Amino acid sequence: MQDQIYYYHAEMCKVFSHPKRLELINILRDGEMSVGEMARKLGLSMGNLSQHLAMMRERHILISRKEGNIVFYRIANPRLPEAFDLLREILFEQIRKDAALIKGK
Amino acid sequence: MQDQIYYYHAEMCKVFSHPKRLELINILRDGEMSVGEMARKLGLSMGNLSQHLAMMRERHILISRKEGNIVFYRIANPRLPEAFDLLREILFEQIRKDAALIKGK
DNA sequence: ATATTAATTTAGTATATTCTTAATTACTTG
DNA sequence: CAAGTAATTAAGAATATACTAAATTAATAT
Repeated sequence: MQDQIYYYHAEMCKVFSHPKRLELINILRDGEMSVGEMARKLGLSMGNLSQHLAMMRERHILISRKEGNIVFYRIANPRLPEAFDLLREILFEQIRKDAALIKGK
Repeated sequence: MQDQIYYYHAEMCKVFSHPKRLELINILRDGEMSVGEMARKLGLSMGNLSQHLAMMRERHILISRKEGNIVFYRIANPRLPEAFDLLREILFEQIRKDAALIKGK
């Protein structure tokens, strides 16, 4: 049971474990966007992007909405960008520490 | 350059994308622990655990300290458990939402 | 020195992710 | 309904992760 939670927790975190998916979250921070526009901004093919979107949708990280021919995606949970930022801060702190070490500080 | 940051951000997040590594972070929350004790608690072989520890050490998520024959590991950044908790909260919110949907709420 | 214990590393295999290309679906418009 | 556009899906190949078992390193104790 506790194992189940770790499993789903890990599944969700896989969303963050690819550079383009992180960039995607960052791009959707201010609101929804169509698949076509995301593909242009990220420099990905429609097919490849669609696969990333599908795995993020399956994990309920993104929500899609169809308007005519066009599909818009948005971030499901407004706290997700918080998590993105916190993780990035931890990364920066670590980089700063390493830099200080190299300078012999 | 911006791409580099997304790359390292993703590399760091890979630490969170395995159930046993999440459990490991949780176990180290209250302080350091020897490899042997972690292996027992997690139900992993020494070899396998050592591989997980190595990848977490390389990403500067964990720090090791050797005392005689025994190696102790601890979390490098005290804010890491914060990130762990925030991600888990987001997961729980999502599960609650899904449950409500199923109940026809 | 030899044996023992704790941990890491290596090599090989199995499994999972990712990407590319092509086919398919859904919708719109002439 | 035929053609075009937006997006998804599928199949296959390439790459990356993870696990197992065995070899190796480092320290301790006999």
